[in-house]
Amino acid sequence: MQIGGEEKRRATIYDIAKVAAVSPATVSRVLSGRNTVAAETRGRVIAAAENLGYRTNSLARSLASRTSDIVALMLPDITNPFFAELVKSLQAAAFGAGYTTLICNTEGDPDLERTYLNQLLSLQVKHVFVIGLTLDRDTVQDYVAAEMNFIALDRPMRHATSVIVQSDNRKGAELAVNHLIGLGHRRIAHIAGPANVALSRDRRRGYLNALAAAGLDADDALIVRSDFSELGGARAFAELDRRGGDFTAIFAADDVIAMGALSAARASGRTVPDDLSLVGFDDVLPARFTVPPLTTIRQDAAAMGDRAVEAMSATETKGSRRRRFILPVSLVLRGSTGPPPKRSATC
Amino acid sequence: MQIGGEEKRRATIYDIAKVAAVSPATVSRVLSGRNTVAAETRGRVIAAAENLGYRTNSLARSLASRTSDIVALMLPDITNPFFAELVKSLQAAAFGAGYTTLICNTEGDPDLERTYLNQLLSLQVKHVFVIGLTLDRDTVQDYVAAEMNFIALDRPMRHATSVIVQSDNRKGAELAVNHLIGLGHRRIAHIAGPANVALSRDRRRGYLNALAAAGLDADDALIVRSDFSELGGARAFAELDRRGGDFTAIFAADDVIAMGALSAARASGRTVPDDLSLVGFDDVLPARFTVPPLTTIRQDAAAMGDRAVEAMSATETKGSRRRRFILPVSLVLRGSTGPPPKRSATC
DNA sequence: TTGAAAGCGCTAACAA
DNA sequence: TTGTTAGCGCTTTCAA
Repeated sequence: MQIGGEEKRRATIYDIAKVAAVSPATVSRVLSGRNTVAAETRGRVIAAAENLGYRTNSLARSLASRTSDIVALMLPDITNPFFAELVKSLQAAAFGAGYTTLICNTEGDPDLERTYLNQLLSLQVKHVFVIGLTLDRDTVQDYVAAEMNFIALDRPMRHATSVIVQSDNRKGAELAVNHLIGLGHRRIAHIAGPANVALSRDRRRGYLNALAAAGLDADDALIVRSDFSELGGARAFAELDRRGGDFTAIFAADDVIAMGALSAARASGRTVPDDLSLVGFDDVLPARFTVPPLTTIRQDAAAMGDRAVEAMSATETKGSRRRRFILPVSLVLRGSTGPPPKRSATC
Repeated sequence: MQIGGEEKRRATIYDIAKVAAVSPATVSRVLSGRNTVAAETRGRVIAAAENLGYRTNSLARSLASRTSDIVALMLPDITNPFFAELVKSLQAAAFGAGYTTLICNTEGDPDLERTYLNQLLSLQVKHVFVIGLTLDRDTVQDYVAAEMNFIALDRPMRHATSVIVQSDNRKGAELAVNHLIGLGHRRIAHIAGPANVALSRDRRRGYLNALAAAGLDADDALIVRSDFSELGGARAFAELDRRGGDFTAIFAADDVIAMGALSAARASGRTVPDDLSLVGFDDVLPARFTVPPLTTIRQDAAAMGDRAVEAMSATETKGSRRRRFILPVSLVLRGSTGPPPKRSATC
């Protein structure tokens, strides 16, 4: 196979046109898959293209057609395993739909977000998948006005209307806490996610709902905040411990937090699940390999990617569509949960 | 701030030229930062550009100039935490040098690699950072002939000459194993990485070197292979166990493998580090939060990204340069290693 | 079904 | 220091 190196210059549609004895316009028609070309002509063009080792210049195509087959995914933290899985699934789905996905890691920094968005705009990128933009409403609206199409994943965009694909976070939290309550736990702590992320609120709400439904009182002393990191989880556990430690179970806002809490719990001398039960959220791969493996709420990253790409294609074809896709979640039972220790069990 | 939405059409350099009463060429000169323009003219152009809410069309620029400020990073598995950290550091370094980084997750699939490479070629992307391509030599050479510049990260490209930036893997393995030997271990197992990845060989070599230097015999029964995943690590431990389990320590080819092995070891009833010591490689963030925290060899992902971008810039300015950058590694002591259990210590 | 011709928005000689 | 003139490689009317 030759890729176009030997010759100084890469073959263009003009070269093909010459060889196939047709006009460049016809070559363009064949190559971009329009069906308005005679089968015989099309055959000649395709043969010529192959002989010449032709390869489309996407730049020129996008410039002339004002379209782009690049889409982007902006996310705050590529090292979060759930996002990494989401990247994978989205990239695969987009690829299947003929798009190449540009990944932009923003660190939750609005300046970086703006810079990336500007870059994307100048690349004529139309569709941007977003996991929790921190940019203010007005700025986002400017990009929308410039005809960018945003598709929110996992978390809605603050103050902006866009398609959103997310899991049923409240329900997931309820499943988690109901599971703990079912095991006999009465003092259940919650390590919540950052206040500025909507899903933190949803999961916290689910936690409170489940407690209320079981007739248990919520206790603010049993709720602490953390960012979505192991370190955050470890610190949050320490804080909980400092406040008295009167709890037999923890529902953490995500698996990474849970892993950090698990580590800190162990360091403080507790055994999981004998002294303390722990439930996470996401079901990321590493959560299967903690000691003990983590009981958690499964989010379907693959479905999220698929749904998001479908939503994008839908806006392509027929303008606006369904704005909200809520994906189901499920409880995954593993080793980090069990009945509360006898001595502190309350009935 | 207006981004160009209000007007139907985005402002071009022609619009600016009209407003600033200069030629489009001069506008181009100003906007692309060439210094051959009078200060007064430049001022007028910049003012006009700002008024019009101008934004560069990178597509047109790349098409005309045959350059691109997009670079790509191809890697086999974005969910590997070490790669995720590398993505972060490379992206930051490239961004600092004025480039936007396209991340391509290949799953180690040669077809996907080829597809991505073709896409990149048609985007006029010149520099591609690569973590372990699986494509065959001839195909890679085709891309090189098409003037792609490859920069290998972490692992050399098979059969291809390119700049390579990697850690001192052999040395790292020696540090790890020497540490275990220093603690008194004599039967040290090794979970090696995949055979087709060069750094697996380097780390294995370091393991063997360290044993030999200490006058210890290597034992093939104590070496098993795994891919770089938790599941692989868990299976490898099971295999080691099945073979008799006559070892007091394990040196794993990376942290993810170590985490899997840790999980399996625990499931088999062993306590780390009392019954078994464990050393990983990479020093990824989650390795700090295992129970116990993982003793490991630290690779400097940030330095790797920086060096890689420097190497890229060097080829930009003055053709070929240093071909090999070897980064130092260091031993990070944490809780997963200790002296061998009394009953099986051999002296 | 096909071709001619005019761009898409920018850069890059070459002159002036 | 600045302007003129061709393109870069493709798409897209409009005619034929």
